[in-house]
Amino acid sequence: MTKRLTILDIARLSGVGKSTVSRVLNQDPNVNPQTRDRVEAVIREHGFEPSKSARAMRTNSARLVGIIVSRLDSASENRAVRGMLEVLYARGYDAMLMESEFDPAKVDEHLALLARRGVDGVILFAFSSLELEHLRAWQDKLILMARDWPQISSVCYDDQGAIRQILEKLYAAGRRQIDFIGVDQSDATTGALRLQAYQQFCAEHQLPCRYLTGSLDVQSGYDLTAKLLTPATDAVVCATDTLAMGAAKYLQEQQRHDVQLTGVGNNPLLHFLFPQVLSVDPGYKQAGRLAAEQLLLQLEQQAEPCAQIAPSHDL
Amino acid sequence: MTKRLTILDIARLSGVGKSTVSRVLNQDPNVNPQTRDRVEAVIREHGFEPSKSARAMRTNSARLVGIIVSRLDSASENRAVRGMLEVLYARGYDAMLMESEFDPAKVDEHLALLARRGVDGVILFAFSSLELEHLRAWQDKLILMARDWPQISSVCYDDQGAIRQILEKLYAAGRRQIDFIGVDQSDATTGALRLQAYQQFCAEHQLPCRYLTGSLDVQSGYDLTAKLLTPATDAVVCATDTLAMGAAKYLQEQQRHDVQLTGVGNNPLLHFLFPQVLSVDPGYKQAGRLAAEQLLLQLEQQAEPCAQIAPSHDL
DNA sequence: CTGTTAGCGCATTCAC
DNA sequence: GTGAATGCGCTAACAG
Repeated sequence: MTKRLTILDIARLSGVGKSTVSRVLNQDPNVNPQTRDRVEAVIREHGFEPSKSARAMRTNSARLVGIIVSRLDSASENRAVRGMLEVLYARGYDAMLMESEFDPAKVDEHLALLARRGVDGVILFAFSSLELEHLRAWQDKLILMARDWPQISSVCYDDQGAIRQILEKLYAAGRRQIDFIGVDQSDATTGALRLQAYQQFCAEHQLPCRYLTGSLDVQSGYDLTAKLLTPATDAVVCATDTLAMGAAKYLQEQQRHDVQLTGVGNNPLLHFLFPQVLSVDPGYKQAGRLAAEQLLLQLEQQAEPCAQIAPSHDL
Repeated sequence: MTKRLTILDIARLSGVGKSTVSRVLNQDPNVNPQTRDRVEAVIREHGFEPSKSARAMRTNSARLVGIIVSRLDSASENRAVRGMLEVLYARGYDAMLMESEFDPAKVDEHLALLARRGVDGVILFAFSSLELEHLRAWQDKLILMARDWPQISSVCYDDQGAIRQILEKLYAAGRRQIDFIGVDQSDATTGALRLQAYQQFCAEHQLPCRYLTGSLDVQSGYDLTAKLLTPATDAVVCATDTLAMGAAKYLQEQQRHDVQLTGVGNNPLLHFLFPQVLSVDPGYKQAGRLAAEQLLLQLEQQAEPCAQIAPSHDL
């Protein structure tokens, strides 16, 4: 790797002007098939890769989008990210993946960095302590995951649908004392929405409504279940698979095989360890795809910003 | 966000030439403190962010390094990545995170993409089916994680040390029939090295040597344990925490509370679900830091390429 | 269909 | 200590 080749080198090597090489690179139809073949041959032969920096500078678009997840090892966000990458790559965009670790300050740092890199847009996974106010600057080039906010496009999972689907199954199976373990309502979607779906279902079906909320780690699932469970409980619905993992451990210790446990996420590990736990996928991957598509639409001015997308998942 | 400001705008706004602004940006000491202050004020006031693309093009260095992990949700690689980011960010580099999903073809795609982006270097987490031969092109700008290869710098975890440490504890606790669950030896480090450490310890201490290897998912841990376990077994050493998770499930089902199980990785989830399992951290995060440091050293020509680093972990 | 030209935003000479 | 000029590799007019 002595000195990277440039478009000019390729031009000389194939006996054409650099704009022709540029045209070949950009799939411009106005190129003689013969010359195109020749140029492409030279490009392959020398393994030439056009410089994105130069292109970015010229076109004022880096063909890059930032994705800020809360945690890289979150199973659910991971699925969404895979969906995003699928569509981004397909459309010729690259992604810069970053981790906020639920820290608003890190989000700001990352956004600044992404700005310097000249990203075309950003997809941000929301979390409760996130200050959404000063995201205004990004407005039409930002998609918020799992949280609605005025003026900003967002994609939410089908929180309510997932919970409802689970509850219907439990109800059909004859369960009548169904408790709920959730996360604090400061979390608008995973917290408030899923709890709300539970409460609503209970009201509709005249079921007793018993629940507790806390943080979203396994320990919390364990602790809350320990607090909430009664001898009469015949099902425990958890807002996430992580909580369900903790709850499962408690139920196992207590030998409460009579209690049907459920989660949200279709986490493979949960399924392996506790196969009896019922879990649904609220369409994480699909949500990721939608988010990326919406972002690209906005960037290409085909769509107004500020769509609030809440896909309903297919069973 | 109308039109991004440029260095020239800042120059005009603060009544200086653009080269002075550039000097301020690059901490050039040859700048009158007064002017510096003035320029910096204007920069802050307008939230100006210099364009990385332009800078990259001019300096022929994007201050960017690619990191290709096998899976984003791998707990161990995650820890290493955090270590890398720590040093990269501190030195003013950004990172582009990508996922190979154990697919050599994806690695090639990602490398091509990184080349176009003009990355300064790449850190690549190795896996068994990876074809290392054509990595030669990257040679001195590449660090390989968890695998040695001639001519290429690498950072390995302390595979043998971790296994040995575990075995010493078990031995000290009076365990004498210690079985081993590993991964195929096609995996040079997690596979071959860890098994080898086990075999060596057995030989040294005249212990029976019983082991099986397979893939590195939980199911494999479960299956292999089922095959390997005998009534006489009093400990099972697993090459990774993932395997240990599967093994733990089997032991639990069989009520084999007499068997001491161990893993490698210090995975928090494993510790929560099966607190009795003993696990050590082979220094993932530290390995990540070392990898990043070595890469930067090479990039800045301070060090020859091809260092083979194998840190020993501190208890 | 193709070559020539002119910048994109910045760092880096070289004058002053 | 500072400003003016040059070019990094590329795309997008504009001519031919």
